[in-house]
Amino acid sequence: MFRLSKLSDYAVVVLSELGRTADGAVRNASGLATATGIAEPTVAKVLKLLASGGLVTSQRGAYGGYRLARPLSAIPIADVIAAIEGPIALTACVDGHVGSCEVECSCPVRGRWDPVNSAIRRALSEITLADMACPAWALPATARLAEPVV
Amino acid sequence: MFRLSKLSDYAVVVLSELGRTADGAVRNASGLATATGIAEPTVAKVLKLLASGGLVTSQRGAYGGYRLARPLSAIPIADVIAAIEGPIALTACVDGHVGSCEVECSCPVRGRWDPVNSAIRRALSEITLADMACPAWALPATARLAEPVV
DNA sequence: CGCAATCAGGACCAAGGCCGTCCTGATTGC
DNA sequence: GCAATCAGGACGGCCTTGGTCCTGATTGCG
Repeated sequence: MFRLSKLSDYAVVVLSELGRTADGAVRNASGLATATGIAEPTVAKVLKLLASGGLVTSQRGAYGGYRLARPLSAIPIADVIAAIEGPIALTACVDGHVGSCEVECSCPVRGRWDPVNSAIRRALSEITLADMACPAWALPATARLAEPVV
Repeated sequence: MFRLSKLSDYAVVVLSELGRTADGAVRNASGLATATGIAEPTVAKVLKLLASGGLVTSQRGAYGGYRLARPLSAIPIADVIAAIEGPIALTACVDGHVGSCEVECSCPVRGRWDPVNSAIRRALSEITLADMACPAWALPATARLAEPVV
């Protein structure tokens, strides 16, 4: 099924919400949680991962919070996935664990996933968060919460 | 980590091995298992999935077996993944389960993963199993088993 | 200077999916 | 009729993931 982590999905939501913030202002975790409808501890976890990945910058202390390190149009989706899930690679054979593959000797595809990996990386690098934006986000968050877009 | 299923990895190995078979001949599951070094029940499972996906054709009964439905150069890696893991889609929101996302109403990215999904599908459709082939496979399987290519 | 708010980092547990195996039945050649 | 082989599904163990919580560090305010 090629499933993407749920955390990455949340990360896109949170980053998009952060993109709706005025320049220079910061948003704290609980505010972002209520704005997005995601549980607060989860939002906090996502924000920490994004901060350590350099996608957002944090301001500690009272009245602290987070802000985007770059505009949404400068954040390829590949960076988000890499920040949440680690390096983008399709198979377990390439993650540096030599010897972790028990059929290593006879595995004829050893290292042959590289072109596939790079193709995926390239595809994910060409799409930015701005490309995933939606015009409806110009509305205040409360309006979106009140009227489901089903 | 964007992890691909191990079964898909095995599928590529098995299909590549099948590609080394003379035209018209069939290979049974146990022979493919010894040639690839993968456990036989697992190979059988992979072959069944590939057969139902139309990538290999099966011959039942005594002296039966499997053969490729198309040459390796006509099998994009996307087909292999689709046969093993189902439709290629990154997020859980797009698999037709409306209502499965508990924050559906306020999820601003709803359906916005589509461009990402199609980009990945396109990337995976442009790489065939022949592109993942390795010259060393021209050697007999026993030679590869005897001399690890580490 | 003390306090409250906020982020940083990790530990922890439950749930679900995946992997590998096995069993039974259907089909085919000898 | 028998043996070989594929078809399809059931099942249990292991690992990853998701979500929560706790403790400590940092910063602004009164």
